[in-house]
Amino acid sequence: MLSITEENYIKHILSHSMENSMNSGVGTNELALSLEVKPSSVNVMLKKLREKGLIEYEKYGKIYLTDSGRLLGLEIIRKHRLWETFLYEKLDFTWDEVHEVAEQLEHIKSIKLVEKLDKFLGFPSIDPHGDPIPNGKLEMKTISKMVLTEIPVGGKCKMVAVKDNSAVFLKFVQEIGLSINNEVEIISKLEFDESIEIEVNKIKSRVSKKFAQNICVILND
Amino acid sequence: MLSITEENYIKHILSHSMENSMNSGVGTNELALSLEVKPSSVNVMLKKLREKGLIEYEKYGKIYLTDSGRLLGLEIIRKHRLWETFLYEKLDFTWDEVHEVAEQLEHIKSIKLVEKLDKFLGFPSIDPHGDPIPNGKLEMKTISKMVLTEIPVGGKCKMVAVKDNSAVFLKFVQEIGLSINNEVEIISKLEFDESIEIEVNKIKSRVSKKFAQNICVILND
DNA sequence: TATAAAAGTTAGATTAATCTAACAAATTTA
DNA sequence: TAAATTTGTTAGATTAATCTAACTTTTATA
Repeated sequence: MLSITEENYIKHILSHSMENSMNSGVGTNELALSLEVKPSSVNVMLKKLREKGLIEYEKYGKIYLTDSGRLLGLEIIRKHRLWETFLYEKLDFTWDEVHEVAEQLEHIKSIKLVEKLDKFLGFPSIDPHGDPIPNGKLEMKTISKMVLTEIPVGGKCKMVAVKDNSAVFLKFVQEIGLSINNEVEIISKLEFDESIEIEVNKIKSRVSKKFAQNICVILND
Repeated sequence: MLSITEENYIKHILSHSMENSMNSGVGTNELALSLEVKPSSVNVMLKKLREKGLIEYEKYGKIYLTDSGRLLGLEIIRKHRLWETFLYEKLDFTWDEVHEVAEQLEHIKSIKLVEKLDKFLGFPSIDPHGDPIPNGKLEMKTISKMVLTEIPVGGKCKMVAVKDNSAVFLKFVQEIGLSINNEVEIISKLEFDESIEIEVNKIKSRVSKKFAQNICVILND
């Protein structure tokens, strides 16, 4: 059984490996920075995690998760994202509030709890930030989360999350008929102000660059 | 901000004070026993909690919570019982599974979370064990939880929980029309085998002593 | 390629929470 | 009330996770 601290180290090592697509390993300083501890503390912990068979590295070399380390990390990410979904969908937390609480909830130890929570939420595959949720077998879609500005003209995508929770923003989202899981097509882009014309439910609207940057989408398959 | 360990000490001190109705304080050994640590460890922690103004005691004397200590304890009990209710009602955990998980969930730090969870559950006042849940102002009904065998003939009560989760037990509970929040009246008791005749929704049934001991009720006001 | 900068490591100290072992005070009981 | 038992305390050690400070290795650059 891992301590909360150990789980956080594993989670951060996994996060780094998921960011660098050609997994080149993570370094001590880099880890220390994201964990907000000193490199010397990381060093001590790395020895323990290697001892437990969760990571691999050579002295002065990059750090990699072993298979069992990666599975443990995925389990933590699964819990984190399921709890975020719960907070957002069931308890009406806003997009920006869920992370902090999920950071705590992800460490609750109960296999039954995770499975029952997953079922209660209807086996969601994307969290409120638009990130994929590993399923019960720890398989995870490799969707690329994007914002609306990144979709080319003619592209079709699905809205998965918002990045802003201000009333004025959400009111306009509603006004143009946008909501989670809606199909969005990019009709045209205006070079002058980088505004974008989109179509949602057969209705065309023009939105600003700033607005579009706050809409998270995934490209249609 | 209290550590999880400190919270557990406060919770146990409060539990002891709620058991002894004329609050006579709790002792070091007694606390050590319920916390499953050695008395010397308790001693060290007591000094810290006194320093923080959460408890009062004299050397070799009994331990009492201060007002702020009691409020913190009630907040923890509130969280514990709300989470138990969530697990039981929303995630279909059984009566006997909820406690262990709630022991972890009760330490999640987020005021917003507790209030939103409370609302989501419909502001429940009794948990799945039949114990009262402190409300948002940390006021708690002093209901006396009983089992069905403790109600005298002619008495009316309300079912609040079950103590057994076996399929055979629950099937019979259902068969005689019993469910949470049902009114139950004690019609008669048979001295011979201590069986009890009850009436639920105008329907009379006879139940065994063993059965009745597994039905938690509260007396009607 | 020599040197400076960055990255990684080690040793030793600190803090929170625990333990064991020895001791002291309070309470029970003979 | 004196002895035995229970209860509570203290001192010193241990473990996990952190820190600072000094040091070494690797990498970048002049």
